[in-house]
Amino acid sequence: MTHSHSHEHDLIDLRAKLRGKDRRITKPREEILELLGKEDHPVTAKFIHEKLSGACDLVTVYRSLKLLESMSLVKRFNFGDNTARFELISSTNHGHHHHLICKVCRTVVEIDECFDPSLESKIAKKHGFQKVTHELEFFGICSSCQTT
Amino acid sequence: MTHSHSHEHDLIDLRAKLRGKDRRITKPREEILELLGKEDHPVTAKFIHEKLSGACDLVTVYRSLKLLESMSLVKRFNFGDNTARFELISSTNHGHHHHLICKVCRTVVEIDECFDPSLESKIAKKHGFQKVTHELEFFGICSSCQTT
DNA sequence: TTACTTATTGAAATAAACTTGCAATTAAGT
DNA sequence: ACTTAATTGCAAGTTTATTTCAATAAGTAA
Repeated sequence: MTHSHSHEHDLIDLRAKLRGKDRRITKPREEILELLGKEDHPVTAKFIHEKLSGACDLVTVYRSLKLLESMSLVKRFNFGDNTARFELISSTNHGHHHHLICKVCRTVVEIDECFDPSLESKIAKKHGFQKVTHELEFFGICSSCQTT
Repeated sequence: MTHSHSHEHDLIDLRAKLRGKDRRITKPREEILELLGKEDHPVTAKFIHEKLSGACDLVTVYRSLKLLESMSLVKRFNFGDNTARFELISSTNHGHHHHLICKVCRTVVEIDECFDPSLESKIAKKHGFQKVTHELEFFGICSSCQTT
């Protein structure tokens, strides 16, 4: 499946989810979604704004991302540097996944592996919590940054 | 083991680690460490500053926490709200652990369980990374906040 | 104790990420 | 095309955290 294909699907998804909700399909929202469809890793609002080079205001990027997140079209990640990063939740990507980040050069690797879900349900049950999810990121030193 | 006991140990640890490093044992550093020894969950710099009620400047809290973190006396956590939280790495607590946070009331539960370390080494090997660690936090709805 | 050296602090300024208020704009229904 | 209200842009404001620099105080040596 190509990027343009999945991107098209996401736009359809956007339109479908906006319809009949007193929400509007706007150029910034489409452009941000399109840009995210081309990125392989989570990106910051600032990065999106720069890539869109003035197509819309940075404030609109923040607002759009918040909306897209609330519509489950985009997922927010936190790599511990006080800057939110956003990734598209595409058709091929159910949203839940993790990352391996180089502590030196900040290179990001997408990780599909996860621990056994029984750990989560065990913890939920033990403490009487419902709807338990988790955020998990790995940090290390990539091969290029290892001072041999 | 009581809090005052472990707190005492941490102060000894602080003194030991500072000695002979061109670093000084100061009142703010001791007070922050002492306060952290009494807390059961990670707290923000702002919280520490308020609890210390003007004993030192907020800037000093930030600086001290950074120092204590670099000395492995304190661990920084990120609960996804763009605010760093700090917890003491005490004698009974090797530092690596996780939290279960209520998405509604922000109650925090300390979690000792973790997934099998083989997952981490597997990921490290697969992508050629070294010194791989992870940050893992659980989020859910606590029993008090569940609208039955 | 006193003097000396320099790490540390406080206060103000700065930086960076993000949010809010409001008038102007524009999407979408009629 | 007209109308209505969601959305945008711009400016201003928040929040979290860092930097600069003169004043202070910790550690050391006389």
